[in-house]
Amino acid sequence: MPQGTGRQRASTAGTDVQRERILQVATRLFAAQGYANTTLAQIVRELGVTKPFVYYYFRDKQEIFETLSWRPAVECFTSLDFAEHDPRRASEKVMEGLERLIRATIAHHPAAFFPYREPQVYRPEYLAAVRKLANHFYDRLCPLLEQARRDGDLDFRDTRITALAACSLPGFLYTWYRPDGRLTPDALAAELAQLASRVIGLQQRGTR
Amino acid sequence: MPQGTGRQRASTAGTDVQRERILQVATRLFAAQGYANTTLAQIVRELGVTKPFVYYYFRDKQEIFETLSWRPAVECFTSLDFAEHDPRRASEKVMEGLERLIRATIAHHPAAFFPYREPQVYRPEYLAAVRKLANHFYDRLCPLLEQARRDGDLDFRDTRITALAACSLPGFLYTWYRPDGRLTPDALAAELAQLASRVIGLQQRGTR
DNA sequence: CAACAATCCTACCGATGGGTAGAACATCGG
DNA sequence: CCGATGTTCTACCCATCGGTAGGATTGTTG
Repeated sequence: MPQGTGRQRASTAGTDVQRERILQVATRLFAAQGYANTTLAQIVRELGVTKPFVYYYFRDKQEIFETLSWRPAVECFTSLDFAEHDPRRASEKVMEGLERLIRATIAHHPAAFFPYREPQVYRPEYLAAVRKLANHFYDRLCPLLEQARRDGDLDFRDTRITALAACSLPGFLYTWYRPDGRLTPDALAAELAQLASRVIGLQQRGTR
Repeated sequence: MPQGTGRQRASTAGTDVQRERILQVATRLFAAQGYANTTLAQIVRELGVTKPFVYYYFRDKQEIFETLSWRPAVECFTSLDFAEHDPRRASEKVMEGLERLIRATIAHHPAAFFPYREPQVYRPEYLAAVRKLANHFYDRLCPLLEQARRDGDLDFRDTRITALAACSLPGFLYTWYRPDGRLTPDALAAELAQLASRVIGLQQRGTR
């Protein structure tokens, strides 16, 4: 499991703080300039330290990028993990999952979609792990969608295309979301969730 | 207007062919590996030529990337250009525009969304030109959406979010579209167009 | 205070890769 | 056949940048 959970160094309290500082600065620079255009010199300059400082906490530049990409990926792709015997309707689970995905994407902006923008940067093993996470997500979403359709709560034609289309709304966020934008994160998430519900053909029952 | 229309060299018939060859190979490599990870050495090796060959037709690596990005961007962002006095309903225009956008995105895959993936690569002037194109598109889409809503053909809340959400479907394509996928380009475009129509709240009138 | 480990620095290296100088070759009009 | 223009090559340069060796500094423990 590529970085993030497993400490590779016996960690005192302070080292984690330093790692986080590095990750935060690096995230901002990578987001603004891309991986290749961001030099270690820039990162250490912003931090007010030197290269060996960074290389004390990370093996290489790639490890920094993989580390800061991992948490958002996990957060996003576990949005459909529910308790073993959750009694709710499939459609409710789908909608909660999508809303969680949307919120996680916004919360982790701009790091949430690094793997989509610059997949070439990662090691193959890392990419494989991300893909496994993504599959974990889609392999839950598709059956839930179909169950909800059988329940008469959703209406759509092609399951896989519908699933991908619904996830496109958060997925495309990185091109236009601005934290200082017109809507608050909460309001934006609510709007997008409502639009996602239309993509999957949520049927209004009772009140409207 | 950044490259593509204006010849900067008196062009015989052959030079354009060579330029196209270079652009085609470069597009494939850039798509697979990203801009920075693709070296000139790779490009010329695949072409069976040498570096000065490429530099005879392009000023530098950046110009190659900008040139091959330009045509898809124009194609996509002019999807809402209609004849001066098109008599159709706004909702019809919106739907045709979205379908054109979807088809253009698929047709120009994978080059269509380079500007979204690696905006840092381009010169500021070029990026400004792309943004102008994008605004040209959104500045047509939003009024059309609102007109169609007044006509009672569409139903949505926030115009701008709805517009962005609808465009997310083609916009996110680059992460999952495969030319050898399950659906034909035509079938895929039809599915996506139908899902986009739900996002903007297209009202079914008459038959269903 | 000695001894050791953890932390962070100065100073440097080496490879990669974009880009070029200048020559060779081809083509074609006259 | 000659010069001029267009096209492509061989051979090379050199800036950038990721990464490192080894030492200084700080803290910590017995």
